[in-house]
Amino acid sequence: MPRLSDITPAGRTSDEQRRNRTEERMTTFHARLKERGLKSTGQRDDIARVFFDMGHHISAEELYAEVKKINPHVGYATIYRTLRLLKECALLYERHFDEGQARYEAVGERHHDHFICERCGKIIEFENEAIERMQEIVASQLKATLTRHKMELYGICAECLAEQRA
Amino acid sequence: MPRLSDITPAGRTSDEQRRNRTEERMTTFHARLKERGLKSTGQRDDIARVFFDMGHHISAEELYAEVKKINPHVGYATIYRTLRLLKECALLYERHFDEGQARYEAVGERHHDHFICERCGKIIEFENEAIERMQEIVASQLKATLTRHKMELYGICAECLAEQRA
DNA sequence: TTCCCTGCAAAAGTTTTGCACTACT
DNA sequence: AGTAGTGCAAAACTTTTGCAGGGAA
Repeated sequence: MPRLSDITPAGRTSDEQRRNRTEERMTTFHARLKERGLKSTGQRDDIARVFFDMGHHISAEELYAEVKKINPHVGYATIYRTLRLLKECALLYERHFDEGQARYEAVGERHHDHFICERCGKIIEFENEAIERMQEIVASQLKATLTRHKMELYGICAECLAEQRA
Repeated sequence: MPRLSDITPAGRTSDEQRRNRTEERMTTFHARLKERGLKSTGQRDDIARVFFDMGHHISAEELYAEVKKINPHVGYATIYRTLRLLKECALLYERHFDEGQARYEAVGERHHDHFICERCGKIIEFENEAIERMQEIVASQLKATLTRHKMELYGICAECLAEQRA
């Protein structure tokens, strides 16, 4: 039986699973657009599909570069406008780690928090149920409702530590 | 006996205590400058003193406005340069909540985390020992060393909830 | 007297917006 | 056809930097 404090490194999924999930999300995206009387367009689809497929912690700049490969005609403005749209459709989270630029992550991953290596910049995801529960308790003691939370650990990752000792 | 999950709202200190602490910090600041062969100047003192005295979660803009009242001659560049200097002297933390601009906080407060009200923008500080401990455990399971961490809860605060029900 | 520090203005980096044109529905 | 969406360029906003002059040690 896992102990309370056990962490679960967020698991890798197979390529096929990932593609399926991307398509699910695209369907949801189209539905949300329709609900709001907004249009599906080639650019929105390209951007959203690349975003859903690329993985987490993407910056606008990285997304732009990747979308350009598929559709070189797309402008930065459309990237940002589509990111905002996805946020309004509750399909992405915007995160600000300790850097200048925002990073984006698809909603509907299992909840996880982040460890950010200060040496190599790697972002490791982990889950810890006990912390999740504790956060709910804190919110209830503040008599506040909790809509979301964020926990980030900063430090030096195992690999960088090993390298340092070598 | 307090339960593990008990939170401690970060306490208020009296004006006198605050002023004393500001002066302590100014002394430390001067010492750190001297160590590094850097100079104390009127602007640095004005900025640092206002910063230490103002409280937490200050943006560069707010600090600039406040310093201007005392010393209207100070430029934005000096604000930023002094903030960077205070950071290098390990006297301030830079934080990025979910906004565009950075916010700054003096080092040496008791450690606390933040609840941010999504309605009124208020930032409530709290402490929770159990969460702190849990974070150490997570880090050790990742075989990583932890230098700092950040936990933020987002939601609607008690006051806003009350107002909403009224 | 020597450098460090400062203010100003310009630059840099990220994100948003105005506008004329395009293309969904 | 009508309206929302797009690309481009310019603007906005936050933060950094170059440079010439000023001030602490």
